[in-house]
Amino acid sequence: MSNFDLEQFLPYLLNQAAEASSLAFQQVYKDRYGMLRNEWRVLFHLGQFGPMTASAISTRARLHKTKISRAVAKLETRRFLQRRRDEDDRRVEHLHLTGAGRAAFDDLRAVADRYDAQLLSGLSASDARALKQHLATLAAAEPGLARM
Amino acid sequence: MSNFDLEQFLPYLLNQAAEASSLAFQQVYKDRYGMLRNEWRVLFHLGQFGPMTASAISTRARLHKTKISRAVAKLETRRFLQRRRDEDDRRVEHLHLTGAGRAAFDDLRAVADRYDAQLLSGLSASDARALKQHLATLAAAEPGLARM
DNA sequence: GCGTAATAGTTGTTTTTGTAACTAACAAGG
DNA sequence: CCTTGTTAGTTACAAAAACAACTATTACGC
Repeated sequence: MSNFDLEQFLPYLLNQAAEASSLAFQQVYKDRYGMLRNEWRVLFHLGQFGPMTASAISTRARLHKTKISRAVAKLETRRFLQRRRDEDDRRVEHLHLTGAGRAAFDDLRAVADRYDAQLLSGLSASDARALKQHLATLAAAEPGLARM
Repeated sequence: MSNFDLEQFLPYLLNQAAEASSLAFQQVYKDRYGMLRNEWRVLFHLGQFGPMTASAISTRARLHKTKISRAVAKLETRRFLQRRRDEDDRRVEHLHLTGAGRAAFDDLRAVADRYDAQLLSGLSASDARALKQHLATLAAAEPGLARM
């Protein structure tokens, strides 16, 4: 007999925590800017790392290129970003935020910053650091589960 | 100027960790039993908590009832569970695993158990406990973000 | 009882996602 | 140059999720 507990199973716990903690923030970017999850993510990548290509975002965010493509298209029609074709390699487009995009990013980043603090308010600074460190490790790991 | 970092934003980190850690396990229940996420969740609830109603699963798993309904329908056609109409309240149906359902659960539970151990192999027992405790707290919290 | 509301669960319709196939541009070997 | 392969990004179609409307049954107020 195993003492396995679904609600202590890490992937399950992570999903529950991720969903619960995403809800309130989602409300904000959806209500204020009509954005979806992938759009917000692209916006934040451009806001934080400056102009980059769709591929670069794809790699960094671990998002499939079709998701990026659609998110970029929507952000473009809403005038949050613009594309600039690379002159040397004409397959590539560099994406950069417009004024409106930057404004939305600044607004949402401030919300995210406060929200993050709120979520961690029950933890000591060192506990919070440790938690994020563990999560980053899990996020970075190539899963792979050896023949189970 | 804020020192906000997207990759340190808790909801983002949680999502990245959840997705990465779910991948390998998803491969198993998909490949072996053709199940989707909601189906293994329902299977695990019935396996772990015994017969229960769709509503009870909905509440406990925080899954919308339409997701439960469709997952149950699929698990039923694949003979992993059966329904039993409640005699006192004929709206209610009690769901219970069949032999095949129990077997699938036992198999997947064993995989999950080993996988969980593998995911946590880099942490001390007390760190692992603390991590799960924090995640459970986050998962349980009613988000709510006060006017940001 | 009778009308209204609430609960259990399903079904239909619209969005969003996933997967694969596609175009276009560059790179490398001969 | 020309074939073959690779990379950047889009588009088309199938699968799944979200959301709203629906049926059936029970509970409640009067």
